[in-house]
Amino acid sequence: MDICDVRCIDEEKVRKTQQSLPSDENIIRMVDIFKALSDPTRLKIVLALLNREHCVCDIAVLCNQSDSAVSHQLRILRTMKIVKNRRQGKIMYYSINDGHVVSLIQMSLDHVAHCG
Amino acid sequence: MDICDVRCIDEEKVRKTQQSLPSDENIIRMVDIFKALSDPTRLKIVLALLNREHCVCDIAVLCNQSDSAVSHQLRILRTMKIVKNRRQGKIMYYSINDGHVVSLIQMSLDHVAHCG
DNA sequence: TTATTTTATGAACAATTGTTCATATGTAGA
DNA sequence: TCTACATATGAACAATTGTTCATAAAATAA
Repeated sequence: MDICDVRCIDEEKVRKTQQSLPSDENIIRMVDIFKALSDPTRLKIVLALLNREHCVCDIAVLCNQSDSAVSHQLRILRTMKIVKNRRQGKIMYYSINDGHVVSLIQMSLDHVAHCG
Repeated sequence: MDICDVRCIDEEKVRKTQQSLPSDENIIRMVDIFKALSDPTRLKIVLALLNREHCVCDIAVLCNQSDSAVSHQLRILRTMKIVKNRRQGKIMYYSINDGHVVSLIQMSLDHVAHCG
């Protein structure tokens, strides 16, 4: 991580770009969102919840995964505030908590549709 | 991956959601985009290139990383067709190749700005 | 209370991903 | 040609991430 021995070709351009960059903290936050969506099971869960809420075991059926595996992934999505849950008796229903993520996913669906 | 012993709470809802889901192939494609953006160095590179093209060693300065490390990450972004490159003598200039990714990143910037 | 159902969690293990270092490639100039 | 410079690549290693299994917790009904 030593910058001193690195030569820079165009210092002016680098300086300008540096000023336009988000803070490291915000870059990490953006990375965290992308990380949350960069696992097939988690993305499938979010896609499933785009339409309607589902309970854990129905999500497990949709994802072809064990209840436990799905529960772990739901916890990650919950921690990221991408999904929320409500309990009804023994059953825990999960749904989307974040509108920005919906737009994000729509955008990537477009991308896949046009460029795939 | 055996579905037979999994009970389903609301079969009708599950069936409807299943029909609305993108194909597994397209889910993988979307995941690949998110994966590409889910490393701080790679995201910073893409953010830097949003404004203007840069050569490898200037990107290395911006990211506080070795030329080699940056080159590896650039290869991943190149494989994903997120960035493109042009050679000018000894210097290789990289720039953004994909408009959808720009929108995707703008969306996540909004998210961080509003909900951070 | 006990048994059953649904979901959650911890810990061990497996798989993926990123980093580093040495070396190779391609370009330009002497 | 030889040398220097900018970038790329392979392989070993380190770190992160996901999966599995056993078990725990919460709610309900008997």
